[in-house]
Amino acid sequence: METKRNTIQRQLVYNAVKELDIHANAEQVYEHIITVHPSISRATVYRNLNQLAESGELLNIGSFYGTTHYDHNANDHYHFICEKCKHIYDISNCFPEIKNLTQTNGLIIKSHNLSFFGICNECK
Amino acid sequence: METKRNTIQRQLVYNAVKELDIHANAEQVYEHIITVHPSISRATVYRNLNQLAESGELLNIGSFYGTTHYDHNANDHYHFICEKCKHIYDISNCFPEIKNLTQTNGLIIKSHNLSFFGICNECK
DNA sequence: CTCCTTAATAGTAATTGGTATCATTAGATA
DNA sequence: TATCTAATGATACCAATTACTATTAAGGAG
Repeated sequence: METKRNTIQRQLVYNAVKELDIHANAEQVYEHIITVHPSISRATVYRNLNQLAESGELLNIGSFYGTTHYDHNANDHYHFICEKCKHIYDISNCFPEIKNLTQTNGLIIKSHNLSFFGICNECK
Repeated sequence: METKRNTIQRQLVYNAVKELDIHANAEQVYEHIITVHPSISRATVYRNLNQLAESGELLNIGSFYGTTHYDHNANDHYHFICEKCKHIYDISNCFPEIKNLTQTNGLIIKSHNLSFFGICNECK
């Protein structure tokens, strides 16, 4: 009784996010993969990004300026988005009081998303 | 030397977000306004939501499940999004170490966005 | 190893949230 | 009240994402 098939396309999507290491969006993943596997479809990229995020293998770090970005790094860290150049930086600061909040007022917290906005060093 | 005009449309958009009090998105704001001012255009709603968020009168609380949501409450608080019913709840917990972080590694932090995801009381 | 079932893919059409354009309207100042 | 021009309404447009469907290929059974 199988349910999930381990297709090469799914592996390619996962590896692309990992190798690019730029909090890639679907289009960037697609462009990266077609250099080695030209027949892949954009729909397949979107589908697998959704599934990999759903299963926890990748992390959906949010939708900024129109597109959704993904991260392969499961370690605790947050993000800073420069409002000028739109570059996404990692922020290693750890906030244990957020991480340890697993429920409040009857709401079961399964994950959270913390993003900072401002101006980066290069742009100021 | 004038710059910003206080149009009734801008007031309607602001008041709609406030009166709806559901972290409304553009379409919800539009649907609310046309009941009282049927001639308003969606473009005007989008334009004013952007401007009101830019000026700080409203708060862009992020893009979830495809659309951007707005909040009229400027007080410190965060949000919880139920992954099942997609309802957005207020979380009143305050995290001063986040709020007080104004720069790190040369990045100038101007704002931040913290959202929690999980299952709400009604859905579990 | 081969066959068979069906999940997943490729290709593409369709949808949708949001923006750009432009002629027209209506705030604000004099 | 007249004038200036920012803002609107209507609509065309665009980019990100999803839906659809015939075809392909994981992977378990024999």
